[in-house]
Amino acid sequence: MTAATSAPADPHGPAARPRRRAGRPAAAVLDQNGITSAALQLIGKSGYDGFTMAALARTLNVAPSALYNHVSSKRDVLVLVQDHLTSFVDVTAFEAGDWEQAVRDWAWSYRDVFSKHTPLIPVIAVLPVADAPKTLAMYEAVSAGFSRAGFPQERIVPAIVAIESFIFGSAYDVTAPADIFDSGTMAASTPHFTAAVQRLAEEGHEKPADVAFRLGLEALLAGLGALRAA
Amino acid sequence: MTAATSAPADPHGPAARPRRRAGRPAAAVLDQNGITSAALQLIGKSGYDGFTMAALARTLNVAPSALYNHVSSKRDVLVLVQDHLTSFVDVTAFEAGDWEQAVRDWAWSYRDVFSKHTPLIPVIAVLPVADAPKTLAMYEAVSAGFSRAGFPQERIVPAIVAIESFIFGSAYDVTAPADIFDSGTMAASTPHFTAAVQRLAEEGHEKPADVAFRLGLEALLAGLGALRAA
DNA sequence: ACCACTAAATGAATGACGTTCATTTAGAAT
DNA sequence: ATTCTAAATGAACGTCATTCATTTAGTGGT
Repeated sequence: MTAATSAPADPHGPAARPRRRAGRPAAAVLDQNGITSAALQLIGKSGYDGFTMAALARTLNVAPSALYNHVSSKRDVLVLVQDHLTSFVDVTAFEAGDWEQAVRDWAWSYRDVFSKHTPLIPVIAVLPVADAPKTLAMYEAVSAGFSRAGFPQERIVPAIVAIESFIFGSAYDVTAPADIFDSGTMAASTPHFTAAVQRLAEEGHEKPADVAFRLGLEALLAGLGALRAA
Repeated sequence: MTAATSAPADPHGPAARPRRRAGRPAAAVLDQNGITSAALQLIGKSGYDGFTMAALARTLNVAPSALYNHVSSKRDVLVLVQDHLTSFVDVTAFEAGDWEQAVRDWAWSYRDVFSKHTPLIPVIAVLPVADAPKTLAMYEAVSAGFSRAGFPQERIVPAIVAIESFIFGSAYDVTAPADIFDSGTMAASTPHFTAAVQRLAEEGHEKPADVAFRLGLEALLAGLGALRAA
């Protein structure tokens, strides 16, 4: 309110805001944890389209500009969300024995988590691990499992990156429309492809994205597993 | 030829086919081909950040609103660009003999094309093939190669999807910063991962993204190749 | 108790950007 | 000559992320 310069009052704010009042250096209304979980909740409710800085601020009962005291950009919030989500990825099987099964469990849960958050993939894929501590912790658990399974040191990171790349691509695939391979009017000019699509549709009762993911993952497991020391 | 995405106008009935309608002005300053190549040029010069509808219109000496007579949204333009780029992907090796080498050539060129256009990946990954004729043509060539190589029909599409998912993820990887795996201050708490990263850096002279891509692709080739009929 | 310091919140302003719309323009068809 | 219509125009609009001057209220030092 421009004219309020001389009006010290406004004792209750616009609409009896909860007792949370403004600014002090110590205990804050806002912090990165609060922002992260509010963001996650908002995304769950409104999707990534409804996820705006203004909407996020509203769920926190705060002005949009207040967010910028705790994050430097919207991308920053996405990074926080991404790192938080990574803690839902299951790496427990790497502590136990079987490498193949551990990778399977990890890969499926990783894909399942991020198939609901594909807008984060461009962020994750190029994010320095130092900016995402939980993600780094995941890499540590996975690396340890690969090491224990007899992988040569210099192949561990490339193998993980390869599997991860497959996972990211596959996460998109989960969100594809069911009729994505419908050739429509051009079916006649693409006989091999059209036949293959048709055949798949006849055979499969499982979701196509799952069939492709299983096929690729098992192929990767077989191919990469051969690198392990006997 | 490239009757791409959505028809611009079609103010009459649903099935109003390419039927001749009454008078139309001849001086078509703009069309989808022109828009596509201008877009590609603009993206090459200014990147995807500089790629705005206003900038695109400017390179075409046209008002931004004029674009909407030929495309229905910015996403539409991206679809046109994506389909055009797909024609740069090399599928020629599928006509010749060796399946493994054909997939190798295809996959590397596919990755190389789209690693410079990662903002298109979320678009490609969920785009119905009917909206992208050149992409459909690529699938036909690849499917034919898989079929000729002895793949069982119902595995062809899942295998292609799996490889493609790997390619999309790997395309992002190409654009990752060189220090993406630098654990920074947390190196001490992630010994296995840090050691693996270090070891890779010592060994490798090739670009890390290329090492990972080759490793994953060869694993996929080995694993998927086993599906072929003997 | 006072005071200076400063983190945190506010609300208004800014500048992009995608997109819409009423209107105009100019070939083509009758 | 008149009519029809796709295509172009320029001025909006609404939505965002982000910035900035200003205000507020704990904290630590004296």
